[in-house]
Parts: sequence; structure tokens; C-alpha cells
Amino acid sequence: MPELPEVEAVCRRIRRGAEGQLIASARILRPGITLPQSSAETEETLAGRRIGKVWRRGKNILIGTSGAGEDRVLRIHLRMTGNLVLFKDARLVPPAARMVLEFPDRSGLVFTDSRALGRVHLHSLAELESILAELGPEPLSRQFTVQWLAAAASACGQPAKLFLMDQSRIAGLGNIYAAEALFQAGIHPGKRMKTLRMPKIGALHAAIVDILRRAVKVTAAEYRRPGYWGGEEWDFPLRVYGRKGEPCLVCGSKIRSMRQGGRSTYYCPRCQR
DNA sequence: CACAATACCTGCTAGC
DNA sequence: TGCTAGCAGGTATTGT
Repeated sequence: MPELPEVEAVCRRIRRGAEGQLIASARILRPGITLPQSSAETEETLAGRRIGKVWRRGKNILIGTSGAGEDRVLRIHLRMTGNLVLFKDARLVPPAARMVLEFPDRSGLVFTDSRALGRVHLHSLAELESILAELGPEPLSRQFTVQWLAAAASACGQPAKLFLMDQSRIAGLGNIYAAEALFQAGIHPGKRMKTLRMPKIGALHAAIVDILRRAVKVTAAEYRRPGYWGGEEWDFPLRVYGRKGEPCLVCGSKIRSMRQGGRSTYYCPRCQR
């Protein structure tokens, strides 16, 4: 489910309560989530370590830890339904809890994930660096410029929607925000990247940055509520995603949907060419 | 190589 | 009411 703004919101929500905490015990309640790493080994390594910095890269949540031996980083990917929540009592945890990091006072950080597609991995700093090197630039960083996007686009024959969702090109966009960015820029999702010219490239860059900034702002506020997510509410106002058959908010044409890369894409046939 | 299909999972909903 | 097909905000792997 979560894309960059939701992952950012989760980081901000847990940061205050998690940073600096001692992990008294770690329990992996669903062994598959650590594959190909061993869940028993993950539990053993984490126990007795202290949580350092919590940060994010693309859709990866990164939790630094220190203790016996070298520093390790816990990398959590929420995939479709994952979430991280701080619990007052880590023994009273919901059925979808997949990992529990319990602190000395019995409170804890809990990874919930109904579909169990999310992943938890423990890395050395060197290992983490090489994994993150596979990701494209952060769209809200200085790295992500119009010039960079123009250069990346000119070398790419992919349809625009697939380009935006490819984490090795830009890190953090997913199905919803990619669709929304293309709508805002007036670009058809099937448009080949290398056929885009300058005013459109600029519009796409501006749309990505604008939408993600606004979504982070709105979503981060909502995610302070610990139970948030589970509900169907989507706080960022969506203009095309999920609106098949409804009128375009700009021109009134019926929003259409198509399949791309096995996923549903929504677009306005008149505004997006 | 690029691209498409499928596997991974559970839960919800629309339609019968 | 109860069943089922289809679909879900993601990504790694397999197949063409």
C-alpha cells in the first residue's frame, strides 16, 4: 500500500518512541518475512541491541542499531499492507503482528502486515549501502532535477507510468502517486519517455515534486494516529486513481482505466495525451 | 536485452 | 445469506 509519503509518515510517527530504545527481545511471528535470512538469527542478533537513527530511503524504512560487534541496520519494506506501530504493551498485539521488538518497560515496536508480503532484513552498513545503491534518486531531494529527468527520459523507451514506478529510476512513487503525477502533468501513461519534450518534462518534474510534497504534509499529520490505516480513507485528494467512469475534474470526460505492468492505471483520455 | 506473466499472501467487495 | 471471482497503495522471479 504505502508509497513514499506513507512510509515517510510511518518513520516520523515511530521516531520519537523508538530511537534510543533498548531491544530487550525480538520476536519474528512469521518466519517468512526475513527470507532468505534466518528469522531465528535475526531475533538473536537484535536482542540486546539499541535502536539508533530511524530514516527512510525510497519505500524502505531503515532502523539503525548498535550493540555487540558492528552496527546493523534493520530494513523494513511494508509492501502492500505493512505498518509499524508503537504499542504500550508488546504482549497485547493484534493477530496481524509479524514482528515485535519489545523494550525493557514492555512497550514495543510492532510490525503488522495482514497480507504478509512485507519484508524485514538485517544488514551490515556495507551491505545496506550496496542495496540502496540500486535505487534511483529521492524525488524530494536536490538530486532530482529537471535536467536529471530529461536525461533519464531521453535514454528510456518505457511507457511513462512504468518509468515512474521503477524504483531503480526514481525511488518512492507507486501506483497511485504515479497516476496522479501523470494526470497533473497531462501525460498519457502509455507515452514513451523518450518521446517527451521539454515543456512536458518540466511539467512532469513539477507534478511529481508538488504531489509528493503535499501528500507528505497531509499524510504525516494523519499518521500520528496510531491505528490509522486499515480504514479506507485516503487523505490526499485523488483526481484520477480509482475514478474509472467518473467525470474528469478538469474537462468532464470519463476517466478510463487500463492495465500496465499488471496493475490498473487510471487516466483522462482528453487531458492526457 | 526488454517485456509480460506469475508468485507471494490475506481480506474485502461486487455480483450472482 | 452464502459463495466466488476479482482486485488491492509492491516487488522478485520466471518465462518469452
